[in-house]
Amino acid sequence: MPELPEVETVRRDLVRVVAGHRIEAVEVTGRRTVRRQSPQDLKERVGGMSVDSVRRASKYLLLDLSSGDVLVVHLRMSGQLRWHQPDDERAAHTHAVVGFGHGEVRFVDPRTFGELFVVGAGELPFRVGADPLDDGLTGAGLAAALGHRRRPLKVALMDQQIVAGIGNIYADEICHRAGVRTDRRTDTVTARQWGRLAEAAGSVLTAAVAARGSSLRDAQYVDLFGRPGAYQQEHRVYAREGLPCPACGRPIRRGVVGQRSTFFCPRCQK
DNA sequence: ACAAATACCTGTAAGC
DNA sequence: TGCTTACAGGTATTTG
Repeated sequence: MPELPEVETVRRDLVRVVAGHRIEAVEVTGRRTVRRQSPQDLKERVGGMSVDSVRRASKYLLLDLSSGDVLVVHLRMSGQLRWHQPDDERAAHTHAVVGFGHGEVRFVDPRTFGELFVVGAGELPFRVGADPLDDGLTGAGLAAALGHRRRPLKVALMDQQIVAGIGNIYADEICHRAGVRTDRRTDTVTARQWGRLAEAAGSVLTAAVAARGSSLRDAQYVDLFGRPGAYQQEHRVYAREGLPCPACGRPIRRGVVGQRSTFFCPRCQK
């Protein structure tokens, strides 16, 4: 579910609420939520530590602890982090709770794809590519990293090892803004198109962060306080099959690219 | 080395 | 009103 704008929104909320605060208690009830180590090990390494800072790497949230360890959270498809008081009723599928003196962060995840784990600083078990917000993308950079392969463009844009943070919604929005077909093989994308893609990635994701992310009708994504985002109102193609393209008025079509639902304008994207 | 398919889960909406 | 099927924001692993 959550892509860069949604994860970044939650990160900013966490900075406001928990940065500088001490973790008083950790509870793990989900059977799959902590799966890279024992829940006991995670609790021992997290309990009693302060949260020095909260960073984002691609779609991972990284809570830097005073011990030097990092508490890593990935929401995957259906995970949420929610701020509550201990006596608030717990939502179904609440799998972990990190308690502070002034409230608690709950990890809620119906599909249980999401996870929590703790690693030492510098031991992050994943590699992430350039961040469109932090690093800025260039057409030349995208062409060099992606242009020699034969994958569909959309699949390449969602490769977290190359470009960090783009998922199914924003890949479609970025391709539409750039005027490029989602199923174009990357070795056929022109330099001009790579330039437009780099620019579109920056502008779409920046605007989506400003709008605090996209919430679809099932409201799976909400921020730390349960509030939906607003960027879905600015979607030009995603989940808009049959509705007019904002640029040309032709109906938006739906297809499948890389086994994922894909929305596009048959006229604007070449 | 690369690309495509599959697996991991539960909830919801659509279709009959 | 059920019942069945398709589909959902992601990524690691397996297969070809």
